[in-house]
Amino acid sequence: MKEKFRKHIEKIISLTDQEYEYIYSHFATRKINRKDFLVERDKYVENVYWVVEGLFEASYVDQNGKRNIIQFAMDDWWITDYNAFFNKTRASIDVTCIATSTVLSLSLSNREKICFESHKMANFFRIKSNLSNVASQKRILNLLSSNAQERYEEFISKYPELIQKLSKKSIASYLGVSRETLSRLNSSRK
Amino acid sequence: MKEKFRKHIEKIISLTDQEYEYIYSHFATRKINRKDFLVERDKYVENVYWVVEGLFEASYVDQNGKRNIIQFAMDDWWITDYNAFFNKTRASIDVTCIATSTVLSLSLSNREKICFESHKMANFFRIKSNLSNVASQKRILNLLSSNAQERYEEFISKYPELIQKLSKKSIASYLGVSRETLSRLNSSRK
DNA sequence: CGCGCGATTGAGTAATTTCAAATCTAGTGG
DNA sequence: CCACTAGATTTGAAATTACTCAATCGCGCG
Repeated sequence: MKEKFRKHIEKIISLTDQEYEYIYSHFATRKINRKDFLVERDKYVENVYWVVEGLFEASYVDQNGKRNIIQFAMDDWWITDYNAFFNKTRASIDVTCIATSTVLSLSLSNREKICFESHKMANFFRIKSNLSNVASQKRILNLLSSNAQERYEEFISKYPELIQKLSKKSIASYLGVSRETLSRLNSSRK
Repeated sequence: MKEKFRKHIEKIISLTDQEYEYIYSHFATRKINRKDFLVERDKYVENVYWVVEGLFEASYVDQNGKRNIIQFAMDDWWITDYNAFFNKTRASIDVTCIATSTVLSLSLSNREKICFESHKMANFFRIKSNLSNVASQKRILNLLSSNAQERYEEFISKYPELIQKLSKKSIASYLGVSRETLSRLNSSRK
């Protein structure tokens, strides 16, 4: 796990053993069970999490009471309610565990500490944030320009491993279609 | 303009006069006319821009040849093709000037320079990037959970000043509906 | 075995798109 | 200054897409 995380960071910046040891010491390991919350609506968000292994979904309940899935997080992804985390406010979303998972957690103060002490890590997070923006932009574009069928097909080709692990209901919500519609897409595909 | 930009930055961090002078010296002023490109598809993206005054739209032409508007940028907003800018690749989007505009431009090397030299500015950009992520997430949620009518109403209440300045066509594209549908929403609203 | 939940299917309905035509509008050249 | 044109907007009608509600199916678990 320690090595896996190092690889993750070193995809973007490189660190000496000593630097890495120091950085790693600011993270805590946590095991999460299915149906538990990593982030829970209306509660404060102490940490940002890196998923060692497992699966989560971030969802938001809208004004009509409908739960919409904003994002999934699997091995090697970061997740939290960033808005609440950075602003020290209460979460507006839930992050729910879908399959038994292990995460590394980083508190806001530790995050600021290592960013302040290490230009490299500040850079790492900056680049990650930029990548995340680019990914969001792509998702927006996808929602704007593709219909249910196309969105589903793109999802399948982009995240083949998730198809197995997620319920159809979750996938439908992530894609912004009803369960029934998704089901019909499934059968007309082949 | 110089003062306006300072205010923009100081909404997030505070700077001494000296610090600000130094930072400001890394920006260049540019005037843009209607229909000109700030960023053009397939070209390299040298700068990120802060809009002093004016109006732009960022758009992407999808596989079906349909132009989708990803984002608008008005006074006090930043805009560029971030993906291309950070990765020094060619733009995949166009950023088009809608109304005579003035922008401040910052090159990637200058951006890196001031981030490296000033923790405060690195912080500023980091926070901006986070805010941008949060905004994208909200837009995704809005696209997932609201219908055309609701999206349009939210747009009106969020950006009342843009309603005047933009074509209906652009607004429709931004909201992910056809021009005709938007037109009909308009009349049923009263 | 039977319950409960997720997934599928059917039928009818609502929302949105598409295509076509009619208006309206701003900018251009004479 | 006016006529003209290209583009933008609106409107109508039909077609398509996706949703809702209801019923059924399939399957794992107690």
